[in-house]
Amino acid sequence: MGRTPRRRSQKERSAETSSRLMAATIDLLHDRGITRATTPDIARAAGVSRGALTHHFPTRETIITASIANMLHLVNEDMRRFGREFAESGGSSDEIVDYLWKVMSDRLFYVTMEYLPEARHNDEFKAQLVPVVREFHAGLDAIWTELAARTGADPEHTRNVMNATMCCIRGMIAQTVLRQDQDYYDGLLRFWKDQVRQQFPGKAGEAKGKSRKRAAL
Amino acid sequence: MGRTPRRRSQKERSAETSSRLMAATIDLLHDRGITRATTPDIARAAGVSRGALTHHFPTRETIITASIANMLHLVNEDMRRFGREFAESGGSSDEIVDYLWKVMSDRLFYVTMEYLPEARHNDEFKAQLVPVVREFHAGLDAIWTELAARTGADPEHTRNVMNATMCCIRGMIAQTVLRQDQDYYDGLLRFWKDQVRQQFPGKAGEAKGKSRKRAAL
DNA sequence: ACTTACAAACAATCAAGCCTGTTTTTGCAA
DNA sequence: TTGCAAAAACAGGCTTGATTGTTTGTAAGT
Repeated sequence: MGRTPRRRSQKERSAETSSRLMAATIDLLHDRGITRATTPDIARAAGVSRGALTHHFPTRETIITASIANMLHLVNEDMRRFGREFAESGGSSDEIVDYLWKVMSDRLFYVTMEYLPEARHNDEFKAQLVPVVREFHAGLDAIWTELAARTGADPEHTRNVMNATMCCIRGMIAQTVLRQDQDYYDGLLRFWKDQVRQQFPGKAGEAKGKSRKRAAL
Repeated sequence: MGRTPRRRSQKERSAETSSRLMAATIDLLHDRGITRATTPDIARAAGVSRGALTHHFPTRETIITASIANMLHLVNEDMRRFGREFAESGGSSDEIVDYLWKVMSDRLFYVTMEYLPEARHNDEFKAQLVPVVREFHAGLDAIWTELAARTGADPEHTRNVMNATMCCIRGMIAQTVLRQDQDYYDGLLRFWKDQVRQQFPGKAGEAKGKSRKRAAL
């Protein structure tokens, strides 16, 4: 009621509308797809005028690449947080796989699938994203390197396991589009965790809850 | 010169132009992406008028789904051929993985990545494709089931290996969009084949050329 | 005063679907 | 076999609608 938000600085106003626009862009990318995410739609979803959008992002491509980069930065932050906690708590390989599945299937890779085709055919678009994607992979690498160091596993072998894991997760999520079958994905992820676990001896390799148990449910 | 192709039957004419249009559609989907594959472009690439296109395919969505279904049918045929040859020759798991990588990375999954976003947001579009995709997976299943029967491996375990393999390949190809690094993919595929080989004892599991050798090249 | 943030109307482009002709093939009857 | 009408294959123009980038105008902050 008595709310009178007088005098926000321009920097604040700008940052907030930009954030809202980028969030709305990701929402639309995920919910309606990149081809249906028009600039009027984005502005409407963000609750601002299209004029405001064009002020902050001169072209459609600009707001899309900025939104994706922003999303990846946020994911990177969360991943580094997980990396620290994982290193401190000395978690198992299962936890890594579960975490990555959660991160990737919670919009990240669905949004990625929306823009990958554009990246494949638009070099400038792609060039905007390659650096942040690299940053993402650096964060990944840190987590698995920690696991390798702790378990004494071969670093190169660990990297292969990491990359195969990421590829499996990508492929699974891609498959969800045309095949909806939760049991299938649960089972496959469980299988994969079993495989990964065998690569890391000792504590990091032994699962606490034993993922097989879930099969009995 | 003296070529006078008089009186092709209507069925022939229709079949040929349809084929050319569908082939051109897949070409454009792969080369320029689904958003850039406009009906004028498709007609031009096929060497027919736009009127001919609309005659055979009333809407853009129609020609795209038909083209994809057609592509999948062709792939299915080749896969069944491979399956027969594989069963007769008693090949190794390496051969399966190599074959699947070849099939998927030779346009199939790149084209798939083009239309997956549309399938995710357009139920009718998706409904047109689910049956042929199922057919594709049935062909896959036949190959691996044969391998399992021959090696005496557990069928369910084999199915997990198959699905993980397909997911891994999908994920790798998706990654190629933003990361071009042939050595990386060669190495990862080699790693994967090593892993799969260990799941199948005996002849089917032992590679002839030993994929490690390629690492020395 | 001057710059930045925002609003909204405007113009140009372009693709999809439709519709109207034209040519080729086919089925049928004289 | 030939003549002819109907149907299918093909060609191309037209209309509508939507979207993008631009531009002009206004309010808020520096």
